Amino acid sequence: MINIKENERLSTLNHSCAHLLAQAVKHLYPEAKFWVGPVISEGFYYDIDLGDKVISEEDIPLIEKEMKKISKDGKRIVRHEISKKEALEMFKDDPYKIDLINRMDENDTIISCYTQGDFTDLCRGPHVESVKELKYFKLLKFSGAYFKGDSNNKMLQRIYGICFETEEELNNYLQELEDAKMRDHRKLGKDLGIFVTNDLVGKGLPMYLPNGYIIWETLENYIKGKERKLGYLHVLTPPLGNVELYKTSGHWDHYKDNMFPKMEVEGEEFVLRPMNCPHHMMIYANSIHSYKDLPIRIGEIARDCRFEASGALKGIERVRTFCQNDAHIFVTPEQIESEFSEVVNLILEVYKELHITNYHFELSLRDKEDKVKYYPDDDMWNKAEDTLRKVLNDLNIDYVEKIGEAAFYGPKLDVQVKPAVGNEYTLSTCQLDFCLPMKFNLTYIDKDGEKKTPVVLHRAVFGSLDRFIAYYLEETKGALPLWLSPVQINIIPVNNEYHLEYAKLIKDKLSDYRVKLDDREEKLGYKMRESVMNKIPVTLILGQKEVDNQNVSYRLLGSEETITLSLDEFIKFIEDKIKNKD
RNA sequence: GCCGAAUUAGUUUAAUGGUAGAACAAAGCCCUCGUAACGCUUAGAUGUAAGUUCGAUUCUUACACUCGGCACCA
Repeated sequence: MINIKENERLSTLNHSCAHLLAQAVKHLYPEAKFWVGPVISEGFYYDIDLGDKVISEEDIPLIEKEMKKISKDGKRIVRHEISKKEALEMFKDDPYKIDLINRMDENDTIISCYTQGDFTDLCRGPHVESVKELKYFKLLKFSGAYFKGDSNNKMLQRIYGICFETEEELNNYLQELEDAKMRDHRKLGKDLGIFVTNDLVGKGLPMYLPNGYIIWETLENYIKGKERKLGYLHVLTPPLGNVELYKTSGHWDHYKDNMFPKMEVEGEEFVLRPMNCPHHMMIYANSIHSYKDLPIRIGEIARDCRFEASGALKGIERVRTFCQNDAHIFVTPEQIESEFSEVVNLILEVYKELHITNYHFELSLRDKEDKVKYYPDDDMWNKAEDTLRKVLNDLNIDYVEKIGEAAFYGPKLDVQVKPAVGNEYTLSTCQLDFCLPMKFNLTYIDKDGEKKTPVVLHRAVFGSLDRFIAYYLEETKGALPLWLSPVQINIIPVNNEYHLEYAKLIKDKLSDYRVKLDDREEKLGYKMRESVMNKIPVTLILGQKEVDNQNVSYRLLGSEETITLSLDEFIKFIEDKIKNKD
């Protein structure tokens, strides 16, 4: 998918197109007031105050038509530079522009404006020479958007669009959007029988169907196997806990709005847990630890419940109950670096093994000015942030630093991915935490016999299994690799009367795999089609030729070719594919 | 939660202020077959609750859920 922001020419084009949109809106709705109209990776948008008017479906073609008209008219786009004082005078009727001008740096004595025909907008530029160049654009979507992105503010009208240099590029882009819908995990999840939701069960509460659960279980076993080799100890803890537990951890104060409300039973108060840290802290606290025992790695595929805003729910990507591939690693301060490094290496290894390439790292740091959102201890923060940075640099990993995105208790490394439809989200995460062990008075006995407080690494490689399945379905377009596929091998006898017996024999010999024998009285072509539509990776066709030669013929998903092998060769081929997670 | 839009059989969808049409899937018959749909038959639907109306699936309102964004976030 193209990134408009990264292309200078397209970036200028889209920025100018945002002005064109604003001009058209102004023509149609003279009372319109404009906030900002930036370029984004998928084009541009403009935030507009239309008073009581709300943009509706029918308005979009009218605005597009007006844009085309202005473009055809072909006015030049002219830059002027004016003083701040002049700017304040020029936009005196527009409170949004006044707001922008006043927020500009005191040293910015010169402010630039761009005029095209009857429309002038405050803007740094650059822009294209003439509106004539803005020919191949499309308005894509519209919605409400809070002024300055703050939900306490008024809601403005936002219109999104995109502009290209040629019609072909525009059409290609629109086609890509259509294609993306086809690999949306919500569509694939339905088509392939992975998960469902049900109104009576409740929204945001997905249920995994047999096919989905095979994927789930396979991923669970895979990651737990990896963790075991690295010394993780797996536990099982309850999905709810006493409110006091969360008051002690601080989550009650900081996270209450994202939790389901507490329930009172026999004078005790409980909550569904939104995360597993406190439970794992209590497991650590269960026994005395020597510095020699650290790091202690407590892992769990753990169910959490979060009261997500209804508008945030999305398939199995964002839900109200999910299972984290969670672990808490208790270390001495000296072990932070090596252990963090080991977690990053585990993430890299898993991504490599699963052939995931489409992701980037973000290092989330605190905003030093924000003393409320972040635990106040400058020394701790500086040390923690430097350590994470050092590990990433040592491992030669590209990452983006995000100020003000850290957790309350410490900085974190996130792996960000982009779904087929919608905004990017976090898949894997590793967070450094100096606070929680203190709150629970966790200790270990150090060399000198003194009790010391351990540091905790919170980490999740798959993030949540739910979210990971959503991501992997979209990455593979539903054509899951053999090791994960709910049905691995589909056996189709050419003719039941003559070949079914042989097919059954082969099925028995492949009993280590998830094999389906399609013995329905249907034509071969019909069964073949279904095998492809169900995205079964390997289809075996067994007819007279195979019976006579005592071998098998198979076709791979996405291939037109049929290959014949002896059964032993075929099993070896399958084994290799599974081993390579291919 | 906020701003919009949508909700028709298991699924994808058509149409309408006056008996809701189709395709795939299902069931039955037929076909006995070499790599993406043989044919025929049957059964199956207007999210929920009010309102307007002689009559509502269609118009109005509320609720539920879904979708596109915003805000929030694994």
